[in-house]
Amino acid sequence: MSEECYRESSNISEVEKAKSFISDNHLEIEKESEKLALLSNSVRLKIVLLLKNFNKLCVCDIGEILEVNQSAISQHLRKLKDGGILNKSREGLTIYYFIDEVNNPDLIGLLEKIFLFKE
Amino acid sequence: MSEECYRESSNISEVEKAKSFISDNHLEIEKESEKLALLSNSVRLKIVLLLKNFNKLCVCDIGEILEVNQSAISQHLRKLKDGGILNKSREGLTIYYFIDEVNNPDLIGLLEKIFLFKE
DNA sequence: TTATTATATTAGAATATTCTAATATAATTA
DNA sequence: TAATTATATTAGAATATTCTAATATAATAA
Repeated sequence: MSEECYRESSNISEVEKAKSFISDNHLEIEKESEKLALLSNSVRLKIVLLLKNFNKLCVCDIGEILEVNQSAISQHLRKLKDGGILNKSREGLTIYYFIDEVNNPDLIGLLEKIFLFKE
Repeated sequence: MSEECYRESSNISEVEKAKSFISDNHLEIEKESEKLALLSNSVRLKIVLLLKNFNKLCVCDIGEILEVNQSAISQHLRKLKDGGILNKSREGLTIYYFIDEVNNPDLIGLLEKIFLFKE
């Protein structure tokens, strides 16, 4: 599996340091890549940005805003909730989703770092 | 395709504002979701983090550090380069990849916002 | 209870991603 | 020139993602 560089210019101690860096941080990197994967789908990213701007929205409104059907929206919301990004609350028949800011203290700042919107 | 909420609680003017927000920013959101997708693969995320910490690395060293074979590494590097995140330079047989900071002025800051590493 | 409305779940088709294995290219050295 | 080394490309298998269509659940109202 692993490769080796035979050329003399390969800086062995740097490579060793890099290996340590990766093994020390492997778990955190895996975890963050999963969060990024949640945001890398444009429908899900739009949902999160909507909830950042509009606080909370119901499934039906989100579907209407994004012109995505109910089942697809529901499945995306489930992924975001399972991934710890969103939470939900019920009011009668209506389910509102919102950003779980307690679980994601840096998410809003991150989104503001990524996007410089016309608002 | 689009859904409609018939319940009276649906805040119509808010939904209209949200639609405007999405249509105004649709292109930027799509573009950013593609960049996030590049970072959402853990091998690619590790490559970018390595290059953030070690400035530039050759294909072979990256493969050895991450224990991923040469073809797979090469394909990931290509995606990162095609996506504008990395650039490369040749020195003899060796190709060095590095973060294209000119094209990505906020990337380093973004990564520092995402990760709080043991370094 | 039955009907209605909002949301969730499921199966499976369509599509996209990632890896492996083989081969190609390109620079260097003998 | 031929051999070597580093990297790139390609095809296709394995896997993952996303959507659609159908159905299920759950709260409410008639």
